[in-house]
Amino acid sequence: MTKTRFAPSPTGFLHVGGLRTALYAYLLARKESGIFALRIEDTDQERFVEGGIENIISSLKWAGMHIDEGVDLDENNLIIQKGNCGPYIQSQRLEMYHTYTTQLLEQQDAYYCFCTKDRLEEVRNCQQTNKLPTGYDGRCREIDPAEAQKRAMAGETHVIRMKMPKTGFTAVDDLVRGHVEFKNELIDDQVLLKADGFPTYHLAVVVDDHFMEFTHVIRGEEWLPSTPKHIKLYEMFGWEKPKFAHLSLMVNEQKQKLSKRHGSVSVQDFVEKGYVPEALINFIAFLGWNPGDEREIFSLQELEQEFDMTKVSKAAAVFNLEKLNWYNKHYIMNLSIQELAKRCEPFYLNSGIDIRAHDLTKIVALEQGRASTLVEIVEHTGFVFAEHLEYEPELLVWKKSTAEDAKEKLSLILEFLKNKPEGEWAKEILEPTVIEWIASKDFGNGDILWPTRVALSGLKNSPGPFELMSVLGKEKTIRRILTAINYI
RNA sequence: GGCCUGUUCGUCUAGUGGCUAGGACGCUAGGUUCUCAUCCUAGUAACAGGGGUUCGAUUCCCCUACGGGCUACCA
Repeated sequence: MTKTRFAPSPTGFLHVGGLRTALYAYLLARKESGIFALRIEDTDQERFVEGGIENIISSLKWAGMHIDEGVDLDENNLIIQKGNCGPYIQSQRLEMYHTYTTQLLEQQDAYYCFCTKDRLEEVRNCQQTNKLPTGYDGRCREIDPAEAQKRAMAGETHVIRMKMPKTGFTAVDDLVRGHVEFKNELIDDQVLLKADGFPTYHLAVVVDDHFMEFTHVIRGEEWLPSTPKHIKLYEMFGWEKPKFAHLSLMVNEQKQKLSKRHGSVSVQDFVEKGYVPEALINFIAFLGWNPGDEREIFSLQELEQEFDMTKVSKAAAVFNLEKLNWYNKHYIMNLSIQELAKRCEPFYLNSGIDIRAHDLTKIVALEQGRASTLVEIVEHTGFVFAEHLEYEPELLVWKKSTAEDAKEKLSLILEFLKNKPEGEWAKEILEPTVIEWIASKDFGNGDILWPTRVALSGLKNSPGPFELMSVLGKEKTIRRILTAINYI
């Protein structure tokens, strides 16, 4: 059975690149009715960020991904672990890593290394100045194993390195990149166990992926060069290796790796800017994958049905905000107004607007189809809540019309609206009635509608006057038109 | 420097040994319209370059150029 995992380090908030890696792993599992798991790789003690694990999980949940196994959050947002292959947090699996480095040591597939960081740096500098390939020079590789063990037991600071063969090739058969070969002699004797007793990524992934029974390892392209080391480890242990898929990176407009220096990168950033998960998921899924036909709109459920790892493209994709905005507007447009109101509510509260006395569904409907983000909806509907609007007098005058004319037209519509019963105060009734009235007076629509709309919104661009009347109600509509007249 | 890797409109991409190289976003123009947005119509624009192989290459091979990744007791 297919079993995939997302295995981030909790060194910060979940990055959109990480979200895509997680998404592809998730989709592959779902497509094949398999299991998707979350493992936390916290072997670097120095880079641990408080709250990182919680953020990763809540971001995945926001996106709609369900974690079948591994690390998750309970209803109180506390970290829990579920499944039979745990623990799923690497810092809780140290014994296991020690057991398997010992095995490697016994097999002579690994060795103690007592070189200091200073010496290592010296070696590297020397290699660089001589334009030689960099890497460990193998000095401790030749120490007698019994002797080395004695020194280690005596407390001498050491790491454990894997013993890479000096000849031959190691091939990676990658689901997206195909067959890639590496010359063994150029592969470093990777440190497996650090001086602090923690494993490096390379040892920990292999041990964990094996014992957690993953069938596929889906990760970023940056891991491709170290994959031969992992493959060699599988061979040394005699374990069956999983299938690999290395995803290309996501880059910015300058074709550089997405980074905090150039705008939003964390999922959290996009949540806060008012992007809906449907849009972010659809957009990100299509950065490097498409169904092979001309469909562009896919829900998570549809992606689960159609996703195909072999169709993932090899080239890096530019993260293009314009297209994301288009997706976001599209998905906002297709939400029910009840759902849209629900999603906008926290943004209203966050901006300090008191929504208690208002029907949010009618208000957000004004901007549905206009705004690209939930934040824009809130920003663009602020005028509805205002007690008093300020007007720019010239804005109230339509095109080549005059101030006198605008004043006159506003007075006329004011009188007309005053006579409309409150029970008929709805767009569906107001619109045909007013349009008919305008025609009977031989005015142009704009003569009346432009100043009226500006009087109701105070804005150059806004939803139409009838929608505004309907949302504001008769009393507020009358009051605003009256105020506007006095501004001219 | 070494190793690995990528390259179709500005962007995301489809595509195949023979097509007017398709779609989407963006942009431009027109229509609808009181504004904005929507919607409709049209337009814009690409096979990185050079060699081969071939009757024929965007497609297969080689080289070059330009990107990107890795080269830690970080992941």
